[in-house]
Amino acid sequence: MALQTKPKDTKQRILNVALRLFTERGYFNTSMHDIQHEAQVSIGSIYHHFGNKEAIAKALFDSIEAKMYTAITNIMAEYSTSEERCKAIIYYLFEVTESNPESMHYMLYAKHREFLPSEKPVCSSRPFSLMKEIVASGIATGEILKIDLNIAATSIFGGPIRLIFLKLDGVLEHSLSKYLSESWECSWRSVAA
Amino acid sequence: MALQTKPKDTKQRILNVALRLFTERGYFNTSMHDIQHEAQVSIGSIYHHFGNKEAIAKALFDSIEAKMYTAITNIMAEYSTSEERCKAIIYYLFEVTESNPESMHYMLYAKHREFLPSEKPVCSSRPFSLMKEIVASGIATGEILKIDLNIAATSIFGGPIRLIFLKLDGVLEHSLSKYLSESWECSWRSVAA
DNA sequence: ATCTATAGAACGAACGTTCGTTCTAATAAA
DNA sequence: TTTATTAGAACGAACGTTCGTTCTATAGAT
Repeated sequence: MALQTKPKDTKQRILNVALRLFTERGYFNTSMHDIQHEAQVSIGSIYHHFGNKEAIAKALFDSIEAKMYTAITNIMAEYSTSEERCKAIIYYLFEVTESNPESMHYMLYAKHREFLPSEKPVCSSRPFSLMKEIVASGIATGEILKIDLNIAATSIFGGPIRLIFLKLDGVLEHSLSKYLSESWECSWRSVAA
Repeated sequence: MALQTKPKDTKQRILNVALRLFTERGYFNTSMHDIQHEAQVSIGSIYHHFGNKEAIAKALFDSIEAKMYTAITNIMAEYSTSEERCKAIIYYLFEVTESNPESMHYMLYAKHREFLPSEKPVCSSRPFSLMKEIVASGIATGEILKIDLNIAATSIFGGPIRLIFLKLDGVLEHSLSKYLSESWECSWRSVAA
């Protein structure tokens, strides 16, 4: 062996390169030949592992969504109040944006439905549904004002998410961690009972 | 005459169809032949008026951006406090989302930079800069808490903008006007001094 | 009123290129 | 030997665009 890389490496290398190119240039501005060239694998190899271009995008989406879902599930296990849970989620989102901006860009910013026609809008994905549930239970327990659920959820997460967009657009001067506590105070003040 | 349509009609018909298709399917899923077919004009005619596909997208962007810019300028002339101005802007954004969702979708949701490489990110466009200015002056006068400008701006507009996204994704059950006052109260509460 | 000239709007077949995908052969692993 | 993986040339559909032409409306000349 020694000469041949393991299949897992190949597959992962393809995914890594695809994620980078999809977020840098967009799905439609990235060709299979671009991926082949940058990942240093053959066209045949890519099609052997993924079948078609859309499947690469789908695999990326599923993997990132699953990671987010797990993270939020863990947060729900660790904290009990809506306040703690929401704050921990925002911290997590900020942290991923800093450490792995491509993942966040792909999950939050990309317009999947243009290249993954069967995918639901992001706001209906599993991680986002969890976030909505957390807010709903906060309203039920009286932690959060008795207002419309969609308004409460967007009030809490809308600001931080826009900050993430600013960061991904390269408009923010500091790292997101510097903005965390002040942004969170605004978010919570907007809905706290 | 009477038999030949005016050039203005043709140009506008092309723009109308392009805006609809670009928002329905996305820029890259829309071919010039699609536009030609739906607008009932010839390929040659489209190229006579616009030169290339990108120029259609650019014309749409410039026109919608100009309309938003004018609207916000008018709001600034009509109101003097940041509170009134911000609320009026959100009302305007909600109203356009209801009456002309394609415009709002194209301005706020589309990823222009993938098909208009020379365009700045939306958050740096002229209407958004005006919104930031309004918030900045609110901080200066003491109307708004003395917090980071980016945090203040995203706290005020982040929630409503996410509500707009929900509406454009077809997730909201009611018209945006029903959410206006409650959403605004949350926004303002989050930053009011 | 009639004819001629000009501008530019509209037309659509055809072109060259790019892209996603397929196919066959070769290589490594079991 | 059999199976899994890699290789990259080749394919064909679809795309954005070009270009030679026709059509229409108007302006000037007669």
